[in-house]
Amino acid sequence: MDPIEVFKALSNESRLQILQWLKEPEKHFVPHEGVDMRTIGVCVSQVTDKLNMTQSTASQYLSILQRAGLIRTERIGKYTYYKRDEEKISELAAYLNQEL
Amino acid sequence: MDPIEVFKALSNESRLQILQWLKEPEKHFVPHEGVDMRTIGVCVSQVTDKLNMTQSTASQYLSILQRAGLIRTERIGKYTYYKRDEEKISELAAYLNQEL
DNA sequence: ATATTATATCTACATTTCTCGATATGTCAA
DNA sequence: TTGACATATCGAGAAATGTAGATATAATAT
Repeated sequence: MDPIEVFKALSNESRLQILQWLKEPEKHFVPHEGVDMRTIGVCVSQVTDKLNMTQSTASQYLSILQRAGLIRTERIGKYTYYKRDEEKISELAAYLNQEL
Repeated sequence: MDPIEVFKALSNESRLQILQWLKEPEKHFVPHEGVDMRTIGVCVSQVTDKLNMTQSTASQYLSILQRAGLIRTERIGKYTYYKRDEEKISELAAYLNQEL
């Protein structure tokens, strides 16, 4: 885990927002293709709709969160689903407690 | 606490470094005027010497950490001492565990 | 009062980040 | 195969950040 990369990813209101939305996805996103948001995740379009930004920006933000290790991706058909990587997020908390 | 401001402050190698040095100041800084680094802190010159950067940059970085609430300042004579604000840092850890 | 030292602030330039529109790529449906 | 849709990537301009030098301010020492 590169803490600098993680902190940079978290240094943006919208990206922090996305991560929080993904904590309880069914509370924040409209259902989609009958997939279980909790286990599969939400797709880029769902995030784009909720952010007030373009598809391009939403896709890039999700990439940044993924490269930082905070979310995981799974492609199903033409959709790409993203969900939180709770293990990595716990590692971050552990880093904060130990190193910081 | 403004988490975005905090994450921004932590998104820089040198500033993260400073915060870690301040965890065990006597291991990382040369003594100064006989002050107890643990209770009083370290002054801008000590940080400047250890960073490989200018006094201007060191002072600015310390300000950023302070505005983010991660360190506290105390002026004694012509020196300004900085030390960690452990309470605020714990708040950050709590934020991570609850909100993030 | 003046010189010296420590720190803060101002200005500036280079680099990075933000955000978009345009376009490419991947996948499915007809 | 073509068309439609979802996503990713590219290129660009505006804004923010990184970092330095110059200078201002504050405190001390002579």
